[in-house]
Amino acid sequence: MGLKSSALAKLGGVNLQTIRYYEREGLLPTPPRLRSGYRVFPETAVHRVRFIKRAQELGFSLAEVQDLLSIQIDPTKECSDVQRLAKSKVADIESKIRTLQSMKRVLNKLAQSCPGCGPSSECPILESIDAAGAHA
Amino acid sequence: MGLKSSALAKLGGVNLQTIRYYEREGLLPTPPRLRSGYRVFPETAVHRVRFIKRAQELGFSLAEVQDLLSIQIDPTKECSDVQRLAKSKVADIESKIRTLQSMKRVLNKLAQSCPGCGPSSECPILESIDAAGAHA
DNA sequence: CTTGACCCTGTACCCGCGTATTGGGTTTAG
DNA sequence: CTAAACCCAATACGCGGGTACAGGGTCAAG
Repeated sequence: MGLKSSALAKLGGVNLQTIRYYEREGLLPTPPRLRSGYRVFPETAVHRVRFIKRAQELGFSLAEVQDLLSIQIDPTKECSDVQRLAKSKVADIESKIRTLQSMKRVLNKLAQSCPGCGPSSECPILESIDAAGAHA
Repeated sequence: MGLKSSALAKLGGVNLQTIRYYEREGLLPTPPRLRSGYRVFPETAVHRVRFIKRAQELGFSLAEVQDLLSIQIDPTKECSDVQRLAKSKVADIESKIRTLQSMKRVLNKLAQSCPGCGPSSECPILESIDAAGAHA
C-alpha cells in the first residue's frame, strides 16, 4: 500500500524528477514520509499525475492545471467555473490557430512565387522577406 | 555614413541589446569599430534586421533564419534550397495546426458535455480528464 | 557485513529569445 | 570643464517545464 516516488513516476509515465517538481509546484499533495524520509504516495496520486499530463495535452499550462485542480477540490466551486476555463482555452487555441494559418498563407504565397530554380540571390521568397513592407 | 548600434536598433525596431545578441549569434555580420570601440554598421544592416524579424513572424527560428541568410549569401545556393525550407516550414506549421485543432475538438466536446451548473466535483469535464483513457 | 539498488536534498543546467544590470569609457553641447 | 547622453563588455536574469548531477542516507539479499 502506498507508492514510493519512482513507482509513482513509472505508473504515471513521467520521470522521477518530475514527480518531485510537481510536488514543489503544489500539483501533487505533500506526501507523508517514512522515518527514513522516503515519500509514500497514495495510489490515487497516479490518477493525479495522469490528470496533469492529460490536461497538458489539452493545452493547459501547469498554472492552469493548478486552477483546474483547485476547482476540483473546492466544494464551493461549480461546474461553470470549469466550463469557463475550458472555453477560454478554446479561444486561446483558436487564436493560435489563426496566427499559424496566416503564417501558412503567406508562406504558401511566397513558395508559389518561386520558380524553384535559379540562383538564390534572385529568389522571390528571399526578396519578399527582405522587402518586408505592409502585408496584410 | 554608418550606424551606431542604437541607431540600428531604432531603425530596425528592436532593442539595443537585441542587436548585440544577433551579432553574437552570427545573424549580423561583425561590424567594424571606431578606435573608441563603437560599432559602425552599414546602412544595409537595417535591411538585415528587418529580414530577421519578418522571417520570425513567418515562423522561422533564429537558427532557420541563419540558414536562409547563408543561402542568400552563398552564390552556389539555389532558389530551390529556399523553396525547400519554405515548404518544410509550411509542413511544420500544418502539423502544429493539426495538433491545436485536435485539442480544440476534444475541449469543445468536453465543454458541451458539461451542463454548466452543479458542483465541480461532478463536472464531466474534470471527470473526463481524470479518466484519461484512450481517446483518438 | 557488504554490495547494489533504491531514496533523499540541493543545486545547477537545458531550450529559445532576448532583457536587465553593473561598472566602466567616450563624446558632445553648453 | 563638466554633465548628459551615448557606447562598451561581461554577467545575470526571465519565461515554462522539466532534467541532471553531486554527495549523501537506507534497505534487502547474499
